[in-house]
Amino acid sequence: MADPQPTERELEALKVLWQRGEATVRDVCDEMNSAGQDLAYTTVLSLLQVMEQKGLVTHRREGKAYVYLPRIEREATLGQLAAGFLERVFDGSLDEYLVHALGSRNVNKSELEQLEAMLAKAKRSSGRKSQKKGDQK
Amino acid sequence: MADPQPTERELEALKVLWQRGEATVRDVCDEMNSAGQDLAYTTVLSLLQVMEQKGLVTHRREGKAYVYLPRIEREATLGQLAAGFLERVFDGSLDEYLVHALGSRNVNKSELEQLEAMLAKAKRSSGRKSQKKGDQK
DNA sequence: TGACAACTACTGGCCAACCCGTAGAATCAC
DNA sequence: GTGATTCTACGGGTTGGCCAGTAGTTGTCA
Repeated sequence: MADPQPTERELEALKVLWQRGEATVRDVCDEMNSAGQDLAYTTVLSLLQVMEQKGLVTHRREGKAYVYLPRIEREATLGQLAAGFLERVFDGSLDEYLVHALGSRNVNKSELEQLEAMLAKAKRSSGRKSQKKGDQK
Repeated sequence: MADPQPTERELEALKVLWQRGEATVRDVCDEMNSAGQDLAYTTVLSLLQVMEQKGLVTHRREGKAYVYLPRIEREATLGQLAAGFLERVFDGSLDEYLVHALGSRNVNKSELEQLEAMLAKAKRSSGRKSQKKGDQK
């Protein structure tokens, strides 16, 4: 019963919840629709109900309406999605992943510098970790 | 009629074709099954037929069997997949993309250095390009 | 209290992806 | 030719994701 990954639509709803902490169906619906979509209210409700069944969100009653909260963490979820994609598409090859990400659109210099800084940081922390143990969980 | 992206299964078949240049249904089937799956021959055949309808592959007759060839390029396809994923999941934020990719599994030092080299190269070429024009196709 | 507005529960439809079996055609071995 | 083998064509079934309407519930307000 490996925690089910959210589908694309579900991820959009989750983004709203992550950003606001919690939100009513109405909130989620409005936000998603203001982002270019046009979903019926009941559609979003259904979506959230399914998500609850999957364990992705919870809800609590407030007045007559439900307030939904995310039950999974943003960072962990995005990490798992990235890892899965990396594995499925690039067979786990990080450099292929990066080269196609870079090639996929124009990247400006400051962005590149930010990426470099990130790598440097990862390098330092990885160096520290692998000093005593070659592996990590 | 924006070129349809391959599904996950289709991508697996494409990987076989990209690697071998061309392959019979039997080849693709065997290769996919040796990679941990267990698909019936006719399943793979159906898959390839659907893919042909989508324009992802072509075939030519050879004896009584069909030999399938990829019709889309590996690099372009992977690039589009990466771009789509980047957009859908990370709203186009390259650094979020990278940080989650790095965090998704253990990365050793030499790998990091390779990534750095890649970034440096991208930086040089981007610098050259954006010197005259801020944009590119 | 009664009407109305907003909400939730339930159900069904649609479609793409996926999987495979059966029937028939082509080929090969003898 | 005849039988066995291997292939393709075709059709069907299943599942999950997505979308939304209808019915019923709850709260509000005059």
